[in-house]
Amino acid sequence: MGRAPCCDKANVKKGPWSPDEDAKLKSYIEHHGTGGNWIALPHKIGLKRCGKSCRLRWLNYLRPNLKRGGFSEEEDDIICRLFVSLGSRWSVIASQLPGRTDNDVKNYWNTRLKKKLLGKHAKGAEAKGDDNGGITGSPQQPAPIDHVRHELDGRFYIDAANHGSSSVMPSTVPCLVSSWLQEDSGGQALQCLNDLTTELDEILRFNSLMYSSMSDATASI
DNA sequence: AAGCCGCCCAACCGCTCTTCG
DNA sequence: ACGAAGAGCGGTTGGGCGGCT
Repeated sequence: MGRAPCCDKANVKKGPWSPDEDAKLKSYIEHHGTGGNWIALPHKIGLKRCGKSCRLRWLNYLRPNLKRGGFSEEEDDIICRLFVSLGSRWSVIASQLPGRTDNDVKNYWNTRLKKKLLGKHAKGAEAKGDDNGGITGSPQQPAPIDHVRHELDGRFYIDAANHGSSSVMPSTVPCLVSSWLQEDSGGQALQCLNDLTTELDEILRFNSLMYSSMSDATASI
């Protein structure tokens, strides 16, 4: 049984916020604060919105001192560097950019920065005669690695379930791989693992190239 | 002029983490 | 120690808009 929903979905309005709703929310929070309880907030104001929706609207749009408009080169650089070291920890990355929200940063990364960097990497790879360009496979040839990963995921999942755990500790992975290899009669598992190793190498190589691309870009500013 | 397509971004969804009784 | 409720977060979706054919 899943947890109870945070609000009565049947009686909650969804979709874009009206100027009237914005005004009510903004005015209330400016005068009374959030009260530390977003769930109760919409009822106090008389808004037919989910508390989570109010929180998001305030944080991403109504909050004072928010920066609108394009990101600067300096912000690009900060996002890239933090993404390389932290991964998709958007809230942490956004905290280093005054006036920007995690949603802003996430959207900006997904829609522009990622393409910008991948384009730079693809160009670099092309210049070096690397026709692969991406992380794995090619458009014409779907990566066979998918079914391999599925196989591995399935086995890890089953093992986790058997041990009553929701995840597999890294230390158990070698044991699982070892037992799988023992069951492997046709050499398929071995081939799959070789493929996975190759893919991991490619990912590491890609990360390294991406970081050097960003360093070049930073140096040229 | 109209239809199509891709991009952008606001908002939602579902999950994990934290707090509190 | 445990479970419920709220807060926070990251991934994903869908509608609006502009450019292209």
